[in-house]
Amino acid sequence: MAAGVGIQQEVIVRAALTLLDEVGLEGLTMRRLATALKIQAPSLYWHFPNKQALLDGMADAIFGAVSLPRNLKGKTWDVRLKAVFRSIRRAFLAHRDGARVFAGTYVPTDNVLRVVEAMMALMQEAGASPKLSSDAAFSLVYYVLGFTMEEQGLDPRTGGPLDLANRQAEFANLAAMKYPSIHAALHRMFDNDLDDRFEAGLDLLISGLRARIDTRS
Amino acid sequence: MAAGVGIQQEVIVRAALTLLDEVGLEGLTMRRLATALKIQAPSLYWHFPNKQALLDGMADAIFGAVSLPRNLKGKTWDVRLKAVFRSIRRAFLAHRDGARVFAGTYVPTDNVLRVVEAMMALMQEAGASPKLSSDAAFSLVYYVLGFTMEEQGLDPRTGGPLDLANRQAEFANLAAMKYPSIHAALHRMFDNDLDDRFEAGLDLLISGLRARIDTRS
DNA sequence: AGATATAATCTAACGATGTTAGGGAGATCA
DNA sequence: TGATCTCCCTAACATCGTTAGATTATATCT
Repeated sequence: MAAGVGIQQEVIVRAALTLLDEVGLEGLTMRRLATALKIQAPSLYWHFPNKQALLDGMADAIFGAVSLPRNLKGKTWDVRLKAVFRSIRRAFLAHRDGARVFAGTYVPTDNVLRVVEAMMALMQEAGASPKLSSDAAFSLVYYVLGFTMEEQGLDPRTGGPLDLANRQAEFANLAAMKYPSIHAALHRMFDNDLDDRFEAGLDLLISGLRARIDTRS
Repeated sequence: MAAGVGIQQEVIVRAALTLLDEVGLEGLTMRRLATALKIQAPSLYWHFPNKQALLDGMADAIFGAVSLPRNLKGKTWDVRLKAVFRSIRRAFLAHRDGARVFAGTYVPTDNVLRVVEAMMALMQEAGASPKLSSDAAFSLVYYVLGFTMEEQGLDPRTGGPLDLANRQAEFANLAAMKYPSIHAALHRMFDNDLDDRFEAGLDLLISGLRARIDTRS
């Protein structure tokens, strides 16, 4: 009985993710989703108690795409840990507003637990205490969530890279005077190589973890 | 003229923040805010072009409460930097859903720039390159945002600490079998001493920054 | 003082949203 | 056959952000 209902829900969630890619999170309405399914909106409430439950299902599906690397057995813990978070970012980026959908719904499903278990195991095997591994896991998750949310949130408000260039230029003059330290780093702050920036922040966090492990905390 | 209109907007923003504390972000509606101001809802649109602009103003006001410590001149850069982020967290926590309000509106106002300049200056004076200071600033901001958002988001969905205790108990059995590494850290993951947890994550991030500075990156 | 412009509010309504109430067609099982 | 369950329907409600356009108060100018 539990397996029977899940199959239908999966179809709806899949359609919702497809619709999400087309219209974004703001455009994802129950009526539109129903139309995509050739159905009337209230019928969705037979399958889900409310929209949040549907979003929870979508978040779980998004996170289900996180793949845990199995071909890195010989590598050190830090490169394996980085691979996990790269995979999380990729899963978020796989759908429009994916990070925001996931962030809006903190329900620890099996998919989430599976990934969290993997990262915690890596850290503890590397010598981190359970407490340290917990703190590091939260920090890392906040990082990848915040990073990808901002990464995906650039287009909607601004009008693309053009507007960003404008804002950067008009900003540079101002910053040069009042905000010298920002001005010095402006180039990096507007760097469009998001892969590189993500990697850099990830390295930073893991450097911290490594330092804490080494000090036998 | 620019100063004249700001005064009225400030009254509205202040009322909006008061209302926010009472009803939360979901309850913050234009009609309710108007009622609190003994006004009709459409009148608000003379002062703000739309609700988002009002939220932007609220976010700016929230961040305006961030105080930069001046009495730490003799201290090392890391304790001064930590003080900045503690102050940011406190500013978010000062209003219900404060972090979520701020996260939903990325407009770099003077208040934001002032604080970002302060943290970047501290890092660069400590020896961080502009690029490193940029990456670290993003990581740290994502951290404090993610942390406080989750901190403030605990009550609404769950029914308080009781429900949390239930979920923890029902979770422990499951975790013991399938998720041993999570199980080992369960106590810390559900630790209610959020001040301590925030401090630990902050230490972790700054340890990473310190390590990167020392390696002359 | 009287006319005029500007600032600030009002009433009325529109379109859209999530959601509920209540009913009905079709399959399944007794 | 009759009953039950699954899944969808129509109709509607309350609420939301927002717009159009009229109306009042306040200050300014002649």
